[in-house]
Amino acid sequence: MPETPAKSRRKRRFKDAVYSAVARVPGALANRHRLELLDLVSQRPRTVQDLAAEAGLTVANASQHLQVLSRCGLVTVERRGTFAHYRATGSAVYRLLVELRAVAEAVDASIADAEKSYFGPRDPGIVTFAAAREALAAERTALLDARPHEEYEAAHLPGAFSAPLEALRAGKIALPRSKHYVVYCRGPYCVFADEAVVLLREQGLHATRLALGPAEWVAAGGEVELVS
Amino acid sequence: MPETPAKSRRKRRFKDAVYSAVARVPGALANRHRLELLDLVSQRPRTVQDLAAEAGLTVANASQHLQVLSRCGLVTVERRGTFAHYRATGSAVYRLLVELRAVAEAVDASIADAEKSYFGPRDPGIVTFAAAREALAAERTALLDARPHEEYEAAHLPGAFSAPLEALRAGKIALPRSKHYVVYCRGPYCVFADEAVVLLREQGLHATRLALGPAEWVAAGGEVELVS
DNA sequence: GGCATATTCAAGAAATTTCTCGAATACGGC
DNA sequence: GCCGTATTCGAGAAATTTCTTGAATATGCC
Repeated sequence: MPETPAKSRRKRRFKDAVYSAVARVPGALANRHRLELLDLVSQRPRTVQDLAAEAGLTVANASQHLQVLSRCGLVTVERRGTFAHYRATGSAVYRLLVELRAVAEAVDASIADAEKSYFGPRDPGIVTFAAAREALAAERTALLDARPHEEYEAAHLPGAFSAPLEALRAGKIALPRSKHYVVYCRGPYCVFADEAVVLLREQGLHATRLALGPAEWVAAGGEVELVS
Repeated sequence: MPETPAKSRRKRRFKDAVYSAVARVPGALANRHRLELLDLVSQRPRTVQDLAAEAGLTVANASQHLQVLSRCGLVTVERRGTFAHYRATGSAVYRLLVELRAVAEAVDASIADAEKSYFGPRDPGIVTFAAAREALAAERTALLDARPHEEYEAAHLPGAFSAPLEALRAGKIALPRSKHYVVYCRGPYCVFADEAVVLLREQGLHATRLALGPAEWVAAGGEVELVS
């Protein structure tokens, strides 16, 4: 390949342009607060002050971080009155986050350690959608969503029933004893399903945790259901 | 959920720890030079000075960038004598890069524009491995690797024959006219396969470009073949 | 219109990242 | 042992990112 200087310069300009543009996306992800905000908006659309309170940021600071995410298309904003509702963009972003977390955990054992010491020893439960499908194929098995009802309404796995941990705790939901239950929540880093399973088992019901949530489902190419 | 202040502090510490740790990975990717180095080492193991020259960096600077990538487990280094051979780590990283590029292109049309204006209008060819498998299932169809032979030796798609563009240009490779050819190179952003296809067609052969490379293959869960 | 509220903007200080340059280290060949 | 080379290290300047603060904008409600 007798590469002329002119051709080589052109190639460098092209590479600089493309790599600079691509690098903006990890640039937006390269901050713990923005990663947390991204996780929060992936649960359901949220306002700036809501997100700021949840993530322990000032409103102005949260707004700035959300704008960074927005500029890279990682979140979208919908304005209603004086409120700005930020939400996650879609499956491509979920896939990116799933891969990102996989790489991070593979590299840095301290992440898994922190999770273990925070959550305590916990039953991994069902960890693939294939296994979940198999479990649900059995007669008399139902899928329960242990997240707060608003999150269920925003998006849930196909065929799931809403059974918020709060409502289960308050005894507001009566489940048939004759069935088996597969319970999921936000994802591998959420404890709602764990606690719901404990609760159901205390009541003598047969329950298993599914350690995946809607984000993983969408990342895997699945469609979520809206409302009920 | 009556969240006590103590529990809430604990939760915040946990989240800070995990998100900080996860953010180190996009932090390592958030730089155009490191993205380029990552692409370069994913072609084949390379030394620091080789990478520095290719990416237009000083040796010291390239070394620093490679160390950043190395600390995050995105590349590994093998020392032979005074040389340090850096190479890509594995499939998880390839998947991350594929998703990263997908998100970046979805967000920023200027990336696709830059590619279009640099490469000129080009035949997309075959863009999925499923389609490639189908094409190759036909009788008398062979898979060709248009990359330099060292890259073929480092890793190639299963069943591929080495047919470096250079060698084809020099007329050093004689291909049976009776066959059909599917030609791939480094991936969607590489022109070797394009040019090889043009060359083969000029010779009256039937050739199609496969716009994916070993990195995409590994990302999709495939195994590459080593040596020949 | 006037007021309360949600969000964004703008400027500056502090922290982090990046690049350069010269020196240090380490290995192989003589 | 000495020299040449590949790589890494370290310090400092320059650029970028981050956070805070106070003000500005915009909307809804009275």
